[in-house]
Amino acid sequence: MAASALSKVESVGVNLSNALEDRGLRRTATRMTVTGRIEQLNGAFTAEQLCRDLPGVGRATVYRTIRHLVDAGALCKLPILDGAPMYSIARIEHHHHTICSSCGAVGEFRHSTVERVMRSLAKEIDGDIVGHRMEIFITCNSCLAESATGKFSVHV
Amino acid sequence: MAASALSKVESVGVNLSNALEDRGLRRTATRMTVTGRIEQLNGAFTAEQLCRDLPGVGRATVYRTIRHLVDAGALCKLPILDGAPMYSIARIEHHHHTICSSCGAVGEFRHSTVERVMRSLAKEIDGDIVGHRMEIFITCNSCLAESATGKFSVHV
DNA sequence: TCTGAAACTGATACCCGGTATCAATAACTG
DNA sequence: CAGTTATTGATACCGGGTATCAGTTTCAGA
Ligand SMILES: [Zn+2]
Ligand SMILES: [Zn+2]
Ligand SMILES: [Zn+2]
Ligand SMILES: [Zn+2]
Repeated sequence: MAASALSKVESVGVNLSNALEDRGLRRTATRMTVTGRIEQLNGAFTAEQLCRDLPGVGRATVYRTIRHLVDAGALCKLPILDGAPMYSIARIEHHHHTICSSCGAVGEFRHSTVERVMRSLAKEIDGDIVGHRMEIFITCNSCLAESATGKFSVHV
Repeated sequence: MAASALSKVESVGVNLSNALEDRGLRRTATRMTVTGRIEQLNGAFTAEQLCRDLPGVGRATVYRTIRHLVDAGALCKLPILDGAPMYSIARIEHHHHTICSSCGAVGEFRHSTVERVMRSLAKEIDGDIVGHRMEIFITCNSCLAESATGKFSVHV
C-alpha cells in the first residue's frame, strides 16, 4: 500500500539541556528547571506561560533560555498574528503547524506533497528560495464540539 | 499551451477609502491622507513607516485606520517573526507572500497547485480547516547582487 | 443655515512582550 | 582555595500598539 503523504512528526528524544550545553552554555540548575518544564509540557507554549509556570525563575532568565534554545534550533518559534509567539520543541525534522483558530492549540505535521510543491516553486519564484513557512488554521475537534467563537485571526 | 501554475496577483483597482465608507466610516480628510499614502506605496509597509511618512497625522489615527482597513479586508496583515507586522493592499484574491530574508521586501503570488494541495490536506488533518497561510523566504535578486547578511529569521 | 448628536482626531498615558543593565551570585579552572 | 568567567534576576527601559478623553469635525435634521 502507498504510504500517506501526511505523516506525524516523530517525537524524537530531544534533550534541551544538551542542546544548551552543545552551544557552550553551562548546565545550571535554573536552566534545568526551565528546560525540564518545557519538556513536561506537551505542545506549544508562550514565554509568559512558562514564566507563570516557573515563578521561582526570573523573567529575564526564562526569555534568555528560550532565546538560546531557539538559536540552538531546539525550539521553533511560531508567529501568532495579534499575539505572543508560541514555541514548541523542534524535532530535527522540518514540519508545519496547525493552529486552532478558536483555542490556539498548535499541532505539527509533515506532508511530502507540500514539500514537493515547494520545491517545484523554486523554478518559478524570483530570487533564491531559502525556506518557507506554512500554517493551517483549523477548528480543532474539541472546539468543534463547543463551537466556540474565533479568537485568533486568520489570513485567508 | 498550459497556463503556469504560478500567477501574479492582479492589481485590481482597490479603493481603500471606499472600503472604509462601505463600513459606515466617514470619508474624512485625514483618512484620505492615510489611504492615499498607502495607495501610493507600491508594496508592503509597516505602521511605523506610515507614521513617519505622514508626520501630520497622529499615530493613533494611523493605527486606527490600518485596523479598520484590515477589518474591512482591504489590507492584509503579514506577521513578521521578530518584527512589526507588515501590511499590503489585499486584492480580492487569496494569495501568499514571498519575503526577502535579507531586505524584508514582500511580494505576492498565487499558485494553483498549492491551493489544490491544501484542499487535499483537508481529508487528512484533524478538525475543520478554516484557512491557511504560507510564506516563502527568499533572497531577492537585488540582495543576491549584494549578498547581504540575513536580517529576518526563517522558520526552516 | 443653524444646531445638536455622533463621529473623528490626536496628545497622553498606559499596556504588553521583550531586552539591556548591572550588581550579586554561582560555576568552573588551575 | 583564588581568580576568572558565566549566570541570575531586579530594574529600568524600549518598541509597538491601544484606551482615554477633551476638543474638533461632520452631518442629518429642523
Ligand atoms: Zn481548539
Ligand atoms: Zn515545508
Ligand atoms: Zn532583498
Ligand atoms: Zn493559499
